[in-house]
Amino acid sequence: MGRRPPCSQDGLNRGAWSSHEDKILADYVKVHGEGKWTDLPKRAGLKRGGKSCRLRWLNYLRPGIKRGNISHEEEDLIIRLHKLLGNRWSLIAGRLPGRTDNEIKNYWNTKLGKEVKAIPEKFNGEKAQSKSKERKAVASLKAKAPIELGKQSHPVIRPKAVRCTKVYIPPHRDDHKMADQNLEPHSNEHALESILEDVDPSNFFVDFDVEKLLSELYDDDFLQVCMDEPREDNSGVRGLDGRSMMLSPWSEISHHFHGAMPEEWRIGDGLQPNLAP
DNA sequence: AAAGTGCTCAACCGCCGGAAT
DNA sequence: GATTCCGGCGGTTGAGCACTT
Repeated sequence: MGRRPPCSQDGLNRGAWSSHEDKILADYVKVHGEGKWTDLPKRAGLKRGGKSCRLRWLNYLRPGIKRGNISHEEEDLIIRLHKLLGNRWSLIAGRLPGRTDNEIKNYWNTKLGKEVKAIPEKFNGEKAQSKSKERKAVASLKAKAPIELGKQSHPVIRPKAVRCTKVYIPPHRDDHKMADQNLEPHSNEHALESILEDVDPSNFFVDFDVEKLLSELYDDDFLQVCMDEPREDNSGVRGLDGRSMMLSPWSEISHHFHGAMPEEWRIGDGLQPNLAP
C-alpha cells in the first residue's frame, strides 16, 4: 500500500505489513510498552523504521481501534469539529474514541471533502455570513498569527498549542482495561453516548492553552462574527441532561466573553453537540 | 469476460517543535 | 545558546479492490 515497493536499498522492509510483523510488533509493545520507537525495530528484530512501527501500532494494532463504518453521528461530529479546528486531524481524532487521525483524514479527503464542494451549505451552517462580515473576519484573522484561514471558505480557530500528545479518556470509560481483557468495544450506541458525554466543553479545552487562546481572541472582530446573537447572561448553557453547565472552568471561560458564549462552544438541547452556529 | 475508471485507505515523506546533549 | 535527536503531525501516494462500460 505504501509508495515504494518492499525491500529498499537501506535494507528495511517497506509497504504493507505482514501478519508476522504485526505479531512481533504487538508482542513487543505489550511487553515493553509504547515509546522508544527508533530503538524498537532493532530490539524487536523488525526490518522497519521506527516511524513505520509507530504508525502501524497507532493506526492499526493499538487496542480499542474501531475500524470502518463511521456512523452518521460520528460524521456529524467530524464535520463540526473540522469546522472549528480545520485540518487538525489528531485533535479531531482525540474527540472520537477508537478512531485514528489517519482514518478521519482519509474519511474527510475521500468522502466529506467531496461533499464540501457538492453541498457547501451543509458545512457552512444554515446562515451564510454576509460578505462584509466575512471580509471583516478575514482581514482580522490575517492580522493575527494564531488564527488562520483554513482551506475551506470559512475561518477556523488554529491555536498555537495544538499538538495533541494524549487522547482524552473519560473517567468512566476504561478502554485499556477493555483491551487487556480482549473485550469487544462498546456498541455503536454506547460509543456514541460516550462521545457525546465526552464533548463537554470543559473537557474540549483540555488540548488548549485556554487563557492564551482567549486572550488572543478577545477584542478581536472575529468573535463578533462567531456570535450572531451574543447573550446577556449565560443561562442558556446547558448540559445534555438540560441542567446548567456553568461550572468552572466553563464559568471562567464565560467570564472572558462577558457572559456571551460563542455558539460553537455551546452544547445544544438534543443529542447533537452544538459546535456549529 | 475484459478493460477502463474511480475509490479506499495503509503507508510513506517532509517538516516542525520539544527534549536532550 | 547551538546543535542533534526523536516523536508527532498533516499532506500525499499508489496498490488493490469495486464498479462501470
